[in-house]
Amino acid sequence: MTHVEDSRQVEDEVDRLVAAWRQERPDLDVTPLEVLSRVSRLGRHLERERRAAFADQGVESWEFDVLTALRRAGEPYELSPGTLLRATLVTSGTMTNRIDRLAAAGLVTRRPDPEDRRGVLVRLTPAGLQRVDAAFTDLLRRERELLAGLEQHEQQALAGLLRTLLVPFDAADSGVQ
Amino acid sequence: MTHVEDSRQVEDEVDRLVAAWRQERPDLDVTPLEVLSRVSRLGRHLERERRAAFADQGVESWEFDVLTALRRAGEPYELSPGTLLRATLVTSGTMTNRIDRLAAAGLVTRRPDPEDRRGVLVRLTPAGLQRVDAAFTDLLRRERELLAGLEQHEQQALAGLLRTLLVPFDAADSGVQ
DNA sequence: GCAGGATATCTCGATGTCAAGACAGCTAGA
DNA sequence: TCTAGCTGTCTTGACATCGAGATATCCTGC
Repeated sequence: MTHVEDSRQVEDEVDRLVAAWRQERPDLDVTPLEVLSRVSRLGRHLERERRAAFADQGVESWEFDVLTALRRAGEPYELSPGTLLRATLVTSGTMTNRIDRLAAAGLVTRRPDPEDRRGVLVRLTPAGLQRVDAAFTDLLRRERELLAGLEQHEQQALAGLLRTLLVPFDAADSGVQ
Repeated sequence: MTHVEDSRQVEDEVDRLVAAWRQERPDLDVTPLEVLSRVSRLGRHLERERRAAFADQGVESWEFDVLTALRRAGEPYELSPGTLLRATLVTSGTMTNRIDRLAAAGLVTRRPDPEDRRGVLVRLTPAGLQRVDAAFTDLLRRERELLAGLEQHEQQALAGLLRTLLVPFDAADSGVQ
């Protein structure tokens, strides 16, 4: 079974960081760090983990981001670069570069949008589809392990709280890159 | 089905993403994404926010990371590169580069460690101290706004849940870069 | 129909980061 | 003492990303 010891008795790096700030700057209220430093640090750990795991499989983490966005769009697995960059939170220059390399690798194709002559449509190839399905299954397996320390209801609570923080960003995201 | 509650909970990008996966791959359990995709995306949003806010002030987000680590170490504001890279989750090459530029800007100094001739000690200069204190105060103000949507007790709950996920990473972090 | 602003994508230069390896100094065991 | 392995820092080369700007196209209001 999962050992249900009180997690408050185990310190993480952020507890030490916050304690150090309270020592050094007792005049400041550093409680925001309790949440946001943890989010940032966990994000970096996850990114590092993903990078290493994908590397074992010969997949780059940036290419996975693009391929999954296309994959979950459903048949015919086709999206515009603009949609892709909003889905992956990168700039337009980055997305152009990514699509170039994915196309060179034969994982996507690029064609002009018949309905908007400024536009382009990026489509997953069969090879791209195959690669992303394999990698995604593997990612889910690894991520499930990372969450093993939380009960089901805790995961739901966590997801809900994070959603509250995320909504303002995603709402404002009509803005362009 | 899944979520019973919420008469009018607002959707975020991850809700849409998860719904799309359930449509496309009903055979997979994608619930891990509810937590981990939100962490990743929020991490990226925070990083972007920080970068923009610091830029207004003439501070780079990477230099802030290093300076705060030194600042909260307390007098004499001195740490080794190894300690700094573990605090900031970057590689040793990156840290060498960062220290070079901070030293060139007069914000830190570098001197040989008298107790270990392989080692180096990096110390905040008065200019560095001044800069980090101003930027940190400002960061806290902005972060408090980001958390305004959560009650105090919700923030505490969120911090606790995140700590549980973070502890394994921070514990394993005896490993080197 | 037209002007002006918005949108979609791409180009290009600068730069921060990573990964792997070099090298000196430390340390423990024979 | 010597050696073999470990640690701490730096070097180097490749590369993904950003940011600003260029270009072409769309769209809205007059």
